[in-house]
Amino acid sequence: MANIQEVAKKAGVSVATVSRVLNKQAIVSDKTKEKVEQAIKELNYEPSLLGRNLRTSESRLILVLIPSISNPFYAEIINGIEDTAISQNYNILLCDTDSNPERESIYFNLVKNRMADGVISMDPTVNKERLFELAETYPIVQCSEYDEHGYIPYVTINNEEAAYHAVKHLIDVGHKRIALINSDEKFLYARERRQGFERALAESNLPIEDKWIYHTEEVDFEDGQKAMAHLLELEEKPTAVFAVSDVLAIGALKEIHSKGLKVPDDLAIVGFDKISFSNMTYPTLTTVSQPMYTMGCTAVNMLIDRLQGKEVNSVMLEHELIIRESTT
Amino acid sequence: MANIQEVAKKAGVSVATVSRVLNKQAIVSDKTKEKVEQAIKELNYEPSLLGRNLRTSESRLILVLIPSISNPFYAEIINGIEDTAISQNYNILLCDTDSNPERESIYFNLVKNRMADGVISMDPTVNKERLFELAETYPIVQCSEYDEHGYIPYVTINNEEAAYHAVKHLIDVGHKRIALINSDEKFLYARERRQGFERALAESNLPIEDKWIYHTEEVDFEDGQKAMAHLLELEEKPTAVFAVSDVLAIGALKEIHSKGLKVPDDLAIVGFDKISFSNMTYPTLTTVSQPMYTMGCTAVNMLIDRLQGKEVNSVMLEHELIIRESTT
DNA sequence: ATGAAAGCGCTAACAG
DNA sequence: CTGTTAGCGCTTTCAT
Repeated sequence: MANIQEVAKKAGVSVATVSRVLNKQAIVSDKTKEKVEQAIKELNYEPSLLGRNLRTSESRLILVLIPSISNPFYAEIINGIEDTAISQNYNILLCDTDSNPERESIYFNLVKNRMADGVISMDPTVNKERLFELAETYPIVQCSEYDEHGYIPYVTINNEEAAYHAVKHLIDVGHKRIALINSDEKFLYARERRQGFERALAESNLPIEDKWIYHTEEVDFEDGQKAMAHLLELEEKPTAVFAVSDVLAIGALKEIHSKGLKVPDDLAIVGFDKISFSNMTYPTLTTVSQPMYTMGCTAVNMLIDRLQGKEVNSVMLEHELIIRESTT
Repeated sequence: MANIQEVAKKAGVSVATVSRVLNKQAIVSDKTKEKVEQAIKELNYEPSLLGRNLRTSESRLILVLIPSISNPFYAEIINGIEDTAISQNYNILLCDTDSNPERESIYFNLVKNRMADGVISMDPTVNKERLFELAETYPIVQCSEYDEHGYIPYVTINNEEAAYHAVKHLIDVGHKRIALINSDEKFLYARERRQGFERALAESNLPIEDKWIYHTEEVDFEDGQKAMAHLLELEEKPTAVFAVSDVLAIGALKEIHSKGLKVPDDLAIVGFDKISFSNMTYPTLTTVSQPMYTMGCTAVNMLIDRLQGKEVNSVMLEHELIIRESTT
């Protein structure tokens, strides 16, 4: 556990010189550089980032906020975040809030306490007020979920359009009675996807029936099951379902099967997110793919730009409808 | 962004006193405490952990190593880790190595550079040599996967026994031709589960046939599909399959379906891990449940004990066979 | 090209 | 009970 002083002493130079070869920017003569490197090797020296970070007053840590690590939707985004962060010498502090304000508060404090330089929030359940407050002082980027009226830059997709495409596809293959399994409309993405759903219906002169719109409490498999169970009890049943997340769609699929019905013959279904499991269901799930990896990369790049004081603009990425067995 | 000095000045006390009220251990008179708290509030002061950590030479960060964040098996363990870490004022640096030695190397350096106080490794693909080397200097705990000959403490389950139970169950419901979809036997858990598999077979005087043992390259859905495709091409087909992970089992299930076969009538299948998906497949998957949350908690507690210089002993937790539709 | 010295923000002896 | 002071390990002027 040698420190920079011991290295300097052993190499017969000053600590400043050691620091210089460590950071390879300032000019050091080849001879001294060699001496220093020799000393570093002999002492097995590893510079302490604690010291460096205090001095430069940065932590080089990015706080990444997600509502639940169990939700596979976030996995691929995080891959993108991690790759990009590492390439820029940052690391990530992955925090799942479990939609728990207390936890969120702990994580926000990490930023205030300078243990993180900025935050990427992917948590739709985040306390908006507190996030905005934090954003006044610290760089924040929102990823996937965002706030339409806020000034926090974000990277997302066009949810309205994506939902429109999904529902349009159901209409195109002949469905007229289409249900929506939505999550709580306190989430912007839920409101936007509903709008897309309604636009597609309206465009084809199909009625928008309240009874075919179900709002779940959470976004777990069980919520999808419950939603579908409800829809299947209706007098006039839908022939197709658009669920705003694959997890919900998969729960719905499960429920359909356990009622002895067949997909897509009795009921077609389309999900959202293209999580890897959506290709393992029987039948495979038609879904909307988001460029998750790219979203993660973009979010990090935006945040680092902000960290460097640059202006950044919000970004909207392309989505893609993946047609699989559950609708055809 | 006030610092401790400004607070001290405003409160008319020394920085030491401010530090004392911050850490609420030393005795400070109520009057001065109030003054300090007032100053803190007025200045909106938040203590910098960078300064504190440098001084106490700890980062209060725990490095958590997983091979892939997309593998749902780790999600619940991480929940346990996070809850326990937070309750002890630690935070976690979640790092997925992607089984990439270069990344691993970056993460190991985080420890050497004092950005993390210790590591919990759940990565079976980790470079053992380098892990052992690191363990000579820094506290490390292994979770789930471990090394039988190493001196690194671990928390895990009895894999041999768990596999034995799973296979015994298949035998009990009448199967005689049982295949094993195993991952690479460079992993200890894979070797142990194979032993359990063989013990169950031997005990019932069933032959252990090489042709019914398949080793996958990775542990993704696709590997399970490939494995099953292979087994279904055999002249003499098995009537049951034990897969050493739910992800593999779900891939196998998919393949069975797409060949037009039925589970469990044509082929029974049991997985391992009890990931949440395993209850959403059709039919639902019989599997072995590990106490994942508890494993995470235990790992953190062990690590913190080590961080405090205490001796810790490895722990083996209980597993449970969850019988569902895929075998009955 | 290199060194001396200041200081990032905090904690912890030590003194009083 | 409180203040003074010395660092933790590093980077970065400012001289030389």
